[in-house]
Amino acid sequence: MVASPFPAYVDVVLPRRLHRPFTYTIPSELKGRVVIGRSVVVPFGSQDLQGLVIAVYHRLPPGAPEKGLKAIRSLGAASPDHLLTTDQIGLSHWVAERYAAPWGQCIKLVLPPVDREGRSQPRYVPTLQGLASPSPVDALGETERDLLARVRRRPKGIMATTLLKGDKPRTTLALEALLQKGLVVRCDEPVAPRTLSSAQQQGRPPGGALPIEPLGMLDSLGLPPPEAMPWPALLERTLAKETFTPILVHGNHTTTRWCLAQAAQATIRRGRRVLILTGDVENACRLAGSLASAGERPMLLHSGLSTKARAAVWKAAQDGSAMILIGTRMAVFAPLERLGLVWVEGEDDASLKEEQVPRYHAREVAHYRASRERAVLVLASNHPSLESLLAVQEGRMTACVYRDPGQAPNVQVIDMKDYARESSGGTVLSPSLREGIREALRQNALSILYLNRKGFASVLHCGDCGAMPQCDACSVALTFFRRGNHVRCHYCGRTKPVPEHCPRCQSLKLEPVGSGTERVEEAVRRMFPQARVARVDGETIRRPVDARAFNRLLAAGELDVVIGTQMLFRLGLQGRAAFVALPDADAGLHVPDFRSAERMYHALRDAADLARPGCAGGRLLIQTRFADHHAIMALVSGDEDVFVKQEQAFRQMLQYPPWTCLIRLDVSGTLEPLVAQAAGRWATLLRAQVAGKEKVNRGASTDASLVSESVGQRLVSNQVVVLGPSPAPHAMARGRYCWQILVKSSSLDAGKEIAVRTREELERGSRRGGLRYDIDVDPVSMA
DNA sequence: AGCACGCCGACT
DNA sequence: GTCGGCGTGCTC
Repeated sequence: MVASPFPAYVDVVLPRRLHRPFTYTIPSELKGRVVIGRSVVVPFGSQDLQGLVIAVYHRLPPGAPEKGLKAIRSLGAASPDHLLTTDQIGLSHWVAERYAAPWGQCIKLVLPPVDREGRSQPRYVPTLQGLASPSPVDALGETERDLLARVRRRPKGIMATTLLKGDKPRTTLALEALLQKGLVVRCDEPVAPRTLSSAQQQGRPPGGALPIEPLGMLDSLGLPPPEAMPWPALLERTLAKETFTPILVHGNHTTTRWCLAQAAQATIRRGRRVLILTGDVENACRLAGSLASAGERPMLLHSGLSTKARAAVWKAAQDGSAMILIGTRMAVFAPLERLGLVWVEGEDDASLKEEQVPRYHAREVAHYRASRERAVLVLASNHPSLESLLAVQEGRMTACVYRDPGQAPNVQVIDMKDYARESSGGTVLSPSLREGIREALRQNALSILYLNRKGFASVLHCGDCGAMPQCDACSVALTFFRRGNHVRCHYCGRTKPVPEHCPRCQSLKLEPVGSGTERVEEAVRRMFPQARVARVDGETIRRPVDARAFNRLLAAGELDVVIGTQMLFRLGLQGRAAFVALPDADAGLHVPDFRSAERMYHALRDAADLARPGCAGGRLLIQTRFADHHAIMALVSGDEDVFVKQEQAFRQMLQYPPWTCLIRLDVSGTLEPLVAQAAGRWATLLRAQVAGKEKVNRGASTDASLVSESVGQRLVSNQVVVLGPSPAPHAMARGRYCWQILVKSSSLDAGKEIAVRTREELERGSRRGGLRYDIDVDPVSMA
């Protein structure tokens, strides 16, 4: 027998939650056209799916069934002419391995953005009229009533195929009648994605491409910041080496932006391309603007763009017409070739971590990509993560510290233990804080009050029994919005009118607890009726348009006091305020997350950056009940090491990252006892595996103390510690109960391997109650 | 993941 | 009896 010149079998990875590829035969009409990287349509169960060829064989590959192999149906329709490169396949595989995610889900990351394969079957949803409980006057037929009842039970709608099962002619007729009577309406839109961000995205302009606006003269790109003088020389030396070089650039926004422009231009001069990643869209746009005003033509890629716009950018990256690509975490997978520089701006930003299933961290992916492509990797931040600082200490990365102590404002700490909380529970504005605003007003200068809270969480509680109204679905406290007189669930986004009485004792004394921007705004307005006050948070700045409107107002000098949240840092207000205050610097310090202190320090630094330099009269005032906290001490002394040393000591002592690898295991489902039980079972399995491993180690090692469980619990090589299970901090999300387990291990692979193996075992078991087992490698938020 | 098959309760 | 819900197994 003469061997065919063409392979006969392929392994295909499918976009499903499956952990292994499937084998198909190549039909004769496709022989020679099916190669690695080709997207193909294959029959899978009862449907046809588009998958990716990751291996080709002349003979039946081992492990594949000998009988019943199906043939490839056709070449992939999305891009029949284009192949994924082996680099892209390798990248997706690396993500799958690194983050214990199904490979099929990771393929999507490197595929050009395509419209979700026409999933939008028409659905039928009840109208308001249809929802009104007593049926309208005109009598409905039996079938009609029936259909309506079914549709009403499903607010998200029922698909036609489901709805019209059975007696098709009769139900179709009834459905027509309901449509005519306006009780049911056909909906062709795809079901809204159930993510938190979907609410924000709706507000974005259609086609969302933001015009890149050069920033003009107010941007000091031309003038090198004196502290960054060594940068150009170091850059040239590094780029000349043409090898992977990781560098940490530690400096404020202005400085890193200048360094970035230098680096981007130098890279392009060498004929190589630049990939820039950042945590949020606003910052991406701002960086694009600043590069545009430096004469470059950067392209933007982020989730705010339409699929079409994203595909266009993807194509531009592919065909080489884009030299600079700036984007949010998804951009790290863009098919830029001849990459010379990968720049991660704000490398400590938590939003670089994807919280959906391929739970990758764009900084880590960037590191992998840069190393594969012999590019320079720059991690830039005004307050680098402990992970990066440790990498520097261990010599895995070069640090460029470009900080100018002269930029810091004068810092004043107010110890709030000296002030009683107001009876209403509102935040105290200390006399010094009031005086700060007053003084700024006198100078006709800007004041900023930063509230270290997401949303500006203001929560209702009962004055009599202390109970809090919670979200029925998510069992988290509802956030109170005075302006709209409504409450909203932080997790699922559902909004309700303010409840009138306490859910537990029916008391009418529901009142806000803690402080929020709106309360502070109220207090400031009351105290300074003549001041022009603006509020900046996720509610007031929903779209880029709002940000621009705000900036115009500010530029025109129309604002005296700005009160806001995290959003403040996205608006480019750095160095603008004469007076910056944190009325409640401690908020967020007590969230159950080992990184809360680090986040507090970052927030303090960012807040300090909003103020003008001390020499220009800039002031920062911190109200706190923890005046001796290392984050605050570090800021006051201007010595970052005060914070870093102590925080490192804590992490080391408690064996947290970056001294140990952390993996969070989530168990969720609709039946609480089953979830708890499953979590317990997982923990037991894990512990059994760990014990087995230790036994092996003990046998192999002559040093018995290697596995001693002494109080200090130092993790020695290959040791794994299992914590939990416990109900997740949010207990319930989206109608599902959640429990979690933490796995700490000295080496990532040790913990991950055990987690993956045990999960496989559990997934073979019952799925009753919708049980799901999730692995989050390097979780970035524990709440 | 998504789909089909198969087993149970509720309505006609 | 059937309809339709959910639990379970399987997909080359």
